[in-house]
Amino acid sequence: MGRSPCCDERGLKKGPWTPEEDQKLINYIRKHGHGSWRALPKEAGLNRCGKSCRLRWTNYLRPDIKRGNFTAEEDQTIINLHSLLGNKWSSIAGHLPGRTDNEIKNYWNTHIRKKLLQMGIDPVTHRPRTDLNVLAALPQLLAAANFNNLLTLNQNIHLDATSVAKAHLLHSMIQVLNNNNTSSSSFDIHGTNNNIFDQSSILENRPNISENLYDPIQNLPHNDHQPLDSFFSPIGVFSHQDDQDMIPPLISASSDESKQPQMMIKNKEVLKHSDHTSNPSSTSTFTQDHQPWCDIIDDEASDSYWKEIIEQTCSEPWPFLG
DNA sequence: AAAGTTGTCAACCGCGGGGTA
DNA sequence: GTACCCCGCGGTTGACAACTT
Repeated sequence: MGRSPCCDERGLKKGPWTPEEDQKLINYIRKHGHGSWRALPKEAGLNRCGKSCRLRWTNYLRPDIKRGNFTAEEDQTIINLHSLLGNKWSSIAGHLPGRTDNEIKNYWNTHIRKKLLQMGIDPVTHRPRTDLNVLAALPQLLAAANFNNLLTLNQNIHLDATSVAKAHLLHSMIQVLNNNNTSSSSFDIHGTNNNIFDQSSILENRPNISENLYDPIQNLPHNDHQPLDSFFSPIGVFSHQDDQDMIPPLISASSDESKQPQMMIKNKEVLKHSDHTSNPSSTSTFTQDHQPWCDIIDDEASDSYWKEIIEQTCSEPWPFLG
């Protein structure tokens, strides 16, 4: 496999672009398109390598680039996609119109990564951190788990399935952590049994859950009568009887989105094309087409914690589907 | 006010995939 | 099948800004 020699050539300018260079590049691409990036700088009268030109165009000069802060929705999309795709920034960028891979990568490293760490979530694996540092930082973890921004359910916000699943999982994690403050029977902070969402582990801890003084997720009063094993079912976990203050169900009770907060399950096509507006039906719910979580996972998804969970839940029969 | 520290982000670097002769 | 070329990706760097001491 040969290497491009273009960047080895001497005398080519590096570093920040000047407005004049930008203008030359814009003018040339407007007239001729970029064509061969390698040939472009010479033809456009730029003393740069093609690589540099391509980067400048795709990351900065392209007319369809969206400027400004990331919205909460974009944040969530990035986190969701990263949990499925890992550091596939270009793939993630493909689902965020107007955002570049470089921008998303920078944003992840400077903002989201820190947020997740503060929440006690490993930004690489998307697993809860179970090391001693996290336990030491438990107060911050609990505070961070106050998902007011994420789970203000009475507002007109469409939460996607992954967000809610994560919220529940974090909720569970904190419960386990709390329990282990009083009983260290089943939680191994040294990592030999570091899957703290292991059902048996949760169930072992269950008798103490109702004694927890702190429920980290506001608006989510813990229903101690709810079977915890249902926590791991994409159906059962959200099937509270009193749903007024609960996380919205995965199954919409009505197809009319405007009537209530509703879990919007993004299917593969939606993730691929983001065609929300022109084709509302492409955003499906379980009731509409029984789209299992497994199908949400794109082929390009890496093996992530969430993927494991989703696959596990999909491997089991869903009672409501019959 | 100055020095030091931390945060941000544009740009670079090197690698690997894919196309082609 | 191999070598070469181009392109795009992900990781990293470094300049500048903002903040803290």
